[in-house]
Amino acid sequence: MKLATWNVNSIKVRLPQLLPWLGEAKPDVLCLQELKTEDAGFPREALEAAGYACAASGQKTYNGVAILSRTPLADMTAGIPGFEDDQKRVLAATVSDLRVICVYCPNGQAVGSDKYEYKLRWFEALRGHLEKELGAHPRLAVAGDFNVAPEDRDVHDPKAWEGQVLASEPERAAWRALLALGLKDSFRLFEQPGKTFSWWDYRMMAFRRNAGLRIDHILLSEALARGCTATYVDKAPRKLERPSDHAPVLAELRE
DNA sequence: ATGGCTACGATCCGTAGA
Repeated sequence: MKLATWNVNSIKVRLPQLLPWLGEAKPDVLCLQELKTEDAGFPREALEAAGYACAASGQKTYNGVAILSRTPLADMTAGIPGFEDDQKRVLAATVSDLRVICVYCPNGQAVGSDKYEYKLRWFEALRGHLEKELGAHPRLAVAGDFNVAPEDRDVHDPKAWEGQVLASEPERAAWRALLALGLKDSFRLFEQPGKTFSWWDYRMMAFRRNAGLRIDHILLSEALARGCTATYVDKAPRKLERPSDHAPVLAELRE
C-alpha cells in the first residue's frame, strides 16, 4: 500500500491538481496540510467521488489538516490531547490495522521569536502525544510537514541556512526526540539521490535551481519500517502551473 | 539590496508562510 503526505497550500486552489494526482499516484492513504479552509469549505464530495473517505480538521485562512483513505477511517482524534491550541495542526485516524497521524508542525518564523518558542513547546507536546499513540498502536505512521530539515544534507545551502529557522539545532533536537521514541525517518531507510528536497521557495526561481529543503516527512514505527519498500518525493506536481510550494512524499508498505 | 512569490481576507495593503 502507498502512504503519502502533501502540503497543498490551500485545498481549494489545489483541488484541480489533487484530483488528477490521486488518479496517477493512487495513494491508499494521503495526509494533507495547509487546507486554509473551515470544514464547511472542504471538498468532501469531490474527494469521495474520487474514491476516498475523508476526515478533516480545518480553520479559516491558516493551517488545517486532513486524512484521505481508500478504505474507511475510524477513531479520529483532532489536536494533541491536553495541549490547548486553536491552530488545527494534528489529526489522527485508524485505517484497518494502521494508525495514521497527520501533522502540520509550526513554521517558527525566526529563531528566538514567540512563534519559535511556540514551535518548540508544540514539538514537546507532540512528542508526548506520539509516545502514547505508539504505546497503543505499534503500527503507527506520522506523516506531514514537520518544518524541520533534520540534517545539513536536507538543505540546499547548509552554510546559508546554518542556525536559521527550520535548520536550527533546537529544532533538530526536537526532531531527534521524535525518532528516539522508536520512529524511523522512512526516507533514510534507503539509499537516496543527493539533494532531494520537498519544499522550494516560490521566489528566486528556487525550484529550477533546486534550492530547496527536505521538511516533509513520513515517520514509521519499527513494525511498519520493517515492511517499507520505498520512500520518495514526487516532484511532478511542483512543475505544474500555480503549484503548491511543497511536493508530495510517498512511502510504499507491504500489506 | 534582506527583496524577490503565493494565498487569504481584508481592501488595493497586511499577515503568514518557510
